[in-house]
Parts: sequence; C-alpha cells; structure tokens
Amino acid sequence: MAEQVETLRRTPLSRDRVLRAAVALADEAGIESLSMRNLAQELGVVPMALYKHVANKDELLDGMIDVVVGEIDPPVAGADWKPTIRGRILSARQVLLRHPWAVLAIEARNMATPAILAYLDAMVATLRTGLSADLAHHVMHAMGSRMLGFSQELFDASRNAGRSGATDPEPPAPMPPEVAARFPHLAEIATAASHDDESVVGQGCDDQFEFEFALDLLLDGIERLQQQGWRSSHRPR
Amino acid sequence: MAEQVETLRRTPLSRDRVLRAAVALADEAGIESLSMRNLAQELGVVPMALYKHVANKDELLDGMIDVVVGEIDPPVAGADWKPTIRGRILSARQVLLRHPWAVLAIEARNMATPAILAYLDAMVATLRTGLSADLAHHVMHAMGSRMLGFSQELFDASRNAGRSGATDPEPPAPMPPEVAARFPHLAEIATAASHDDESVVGQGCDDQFEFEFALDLLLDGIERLQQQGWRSSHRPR
DNA sequence: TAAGGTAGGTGTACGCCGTACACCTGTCAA
DNA sequence: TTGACAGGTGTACGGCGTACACCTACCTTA
Repeated sequence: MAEQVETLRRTPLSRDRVLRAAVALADEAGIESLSMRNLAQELGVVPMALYKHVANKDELLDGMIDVVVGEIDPPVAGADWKPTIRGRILSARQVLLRHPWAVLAIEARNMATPAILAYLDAMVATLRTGLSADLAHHVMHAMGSRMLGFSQELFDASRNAGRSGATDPEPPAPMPPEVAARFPHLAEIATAASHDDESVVGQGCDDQFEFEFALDLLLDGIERLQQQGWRSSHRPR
Repeated sequence: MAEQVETLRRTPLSRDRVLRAAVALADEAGIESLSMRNLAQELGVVPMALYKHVANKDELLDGMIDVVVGEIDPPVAGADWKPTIRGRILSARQVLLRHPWAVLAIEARNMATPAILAYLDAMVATLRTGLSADLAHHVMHAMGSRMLGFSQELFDASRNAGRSGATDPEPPAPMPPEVAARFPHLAEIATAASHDDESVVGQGCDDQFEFEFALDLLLDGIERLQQQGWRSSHRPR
C-alpha cells in the first residue's frame, strides 16, 4: 500500500510538470514564497530533483513566463490592424490578471524568451498591415509593456494581489485624512472619476477602464500619425 | 594611530549616510549585490549596526527611492501645463538613467513613499491648471510609470546597466541571423528607424527619441481631449 | 540473459542572506 | 557620581540557491 501511494504521487517529474506546478504555486501563494524548496515539497520531491528539469531558478522563471504568455489568445487574422491589436492586448491583459506575479517577473528578467518574441513578432506583423516599418518601430516602443497587457499603475492593486495569500476581497482603503491634507491634489483626483455612474462602490478605480483609456489614447494617436503619413525625422536636437 | 584611523572612518553613521551609501553601492555594483552585509562592510561597520538607522531592508529600499526621487528637478512655476509636465518628466528620466536599479526597485515596492506622493501631487497640481479633475485622474493612470520618467521598454538596455559591474560600453549586439529568421517582423522593425539620420551607429535605438515619441503621443492626445472638453462617460459596458 | 549506460531522484554540505537578541561602551543630563 | 540612553558589536538561527557525489531503476545491445 505504501508503494501504491508512492506510485500515485510519483507521476514522473517533467519540465512541463515543474513549470505548471511553479505557476500554480505562484498564483496561490505569491511569487515571494516560490522557492526551489517549496516547489519541490509541493511536488513531493527533494529540492535537487528539480535541477534535472530546469537549469536554475532564473530558468524556471523564464519557463513560467513562457507558460503564461502561451495562454494569450492567438491573433484573429484578417481584420484591421487596430481592432486586432486592441483585442490581443486586452486578451493579454486578462491573462496577466490571472497571474499577477508575472508582471514583476517579466519586468525583472530581460524577457527575450522565445514565447515573448513570438508574441511580439505576431504583433508587429499585424501592425505592418497598416503601418510603415518606421512607424511600427516607434509604436512598439511607445506601447512598451502595454503590448503585454499591463502598464505601470502607480498604485497597483493587482500588484499586491497574488503577492501573499489569495484574493483579498477588501476594497481599497480610502485615503486617510492626514494624507489627503498633505497631498490635496492627489486627494481631489482620487475621487474625481467614475462617479457619474450610478453604482460605483467607494472610490475604487475601474482599472479596466483606465487601461483602455490609455490604450485608446495611444492607438488613436498612432492611427492619426499613420493617416497623415508620418515619418520619423529626428529634429536636430 | 590606530585610533586615529578609527576616528577618521568613524564618521558616525546616520540614516542619511546609510541611504546615500546604499544608493552609491547600487549605482556601482548593481542592486543585486546590495545586501545589508555588503553595505555594512562598505561603511566599515558590522551588519547589525545598520538596523539602528533603518528598520529592515525594505525600509532601506524605500529610503533609497526617496533619495532618488529627491533628485528630480522641482517644477517650474507659471508655465503652461503641457511644457511643464513634459519638462519635469524628462528631468525625472535623467535621474532614473543615473540610477537604473531604481526603476525595478520602484516597481517592486508599493511606492506610496512620501517623496513619490509629493512628486505626484505636484504633477497633479500642474495638470489641474488646465484639465478637469476627471480628465486629470485618467491622465495619471494613462501616463503610469512615465510620470516617473520611465516606461517599460521591452528590451531595455538600461535595465541591464547598473545590474552588475559598471557601464559596459558595448553597443547592443545585432540580432543573430537564426533569431532574425524565426522572427522576421521583429528583425525588420529592429533596423527600420533612425536611419534617415546621417551617422547612426549600428541599429541601436535612440532611447531618448523613443521616450519622447511616446510621451508626446500621450500629451498631444490628452491636449486634444482637453480642448474638446472631454468627460468620462463610461460606456454601458 | 548479462552488462553497462543513462535518466532521474536523493543526501549532504557550503556560503550567502535577513535579522532577533543580548551585550557592551561612550556621552550627557540630573 | 549616577544612570539612562543612543548606537555599535557578536552570536546565532532559519531560509535560500545550488555544487557534487551518490544511488537506483530502466533500457539497449551483445
């Protein structure tokens, strides 16, 4: 019987199983409690066993990133570049919301992983159906991490989610009065938006709205440049 | 004599001296080799001595961030919101280029430090001279980390600078042919821009140009919204 | 069927990390 | 003179990534 249990749990390790377990562990317990030792324990195995499947922890993180990027929907073919780009980016965003730790992981690594390169290459291909190579180049820079479905929010609620513990359903705490007094303009801003709506609870931001606002600001500006045949002419400093 | 040396090096520790030494160490050796132990050694002191001046390593990092943010030029008063914002953001960018590690440090922490809040509050104040509170709110989100002078470049050379070792003056390596073959659109893009200029070496991007391109794309779009009296009207999903 | 190579899990150990806690020491106020 | 206190010290603990030697079950091939 003991060896039956052994056999059951001993679905043999594999790189894929290691990566998926790592992603699951990071999703549940937060990236900061993803250690080789914890991960090994989760897999019922001794820490050094992992090194037969990943070279080291950095390579593990790269693999995890590729797993996440692999979840992004493939681009729909044939449509206009603008809605195509927009849709795929919003899909990427949904994926990143499921794996909040991945944002930091992607930023912290140099991220020239094959999966990311493939993703970006497809994105460029779509852009190039409407834009010059020149403009497409600058657009890729301008969109930056938004291409991967996230942007740097200055106070990022999702940053803390998946950091430790699972979903904490607490609404964002309102700004304490002494803070509001010291930073009055921030305080005014904090409650300024999304109140023409009927049922907005508290002063939480509609993150999805904010993301699409910035995305469309960029996409509309890009479209305008494209329509007027923009070319980069480095102003002489 | 021995005690003279003692006295010389024993400029008494202080929170300020600790923070400045930490910033210098991160600048020179990279953030990943900033440990409490290394920092203590740099200061000629035993590791635990640091804890009389900073609560723990996270608080040390917060303090380092505040030192960096304190280097950003104060806003020039009286000018129009658009050039004021633009100028201050470009100043912030120069600061962050001097302390490349700070980008990751800022992203990794929740960054509600007093210095950052003060910086952002001043930024909002400037915005509010021309924009509604509603629009200013969304603008702050849209600009995201660009407000602090950086954006997420997908292949960020400055990310690796200051990571280990000092400045490496190597130009970015050209894309290896087998990579270019697998990702043809990226390859085309990589060499597409900044070649109408006379003397651009290799295919290195002009990072400053790219940053300003995106910044102006956003600022121009914002100005257009402002001029047409934009108000957020959440589309009914 | 025997031999031996190989893939993959194990055990031990090292050096690094952050930091809790008890301790010492010099300075200054009462 | 005393004693509180600010600030530097020494030791120790638990956790980390991972090098390295090892064992073991399987598969190939003669």
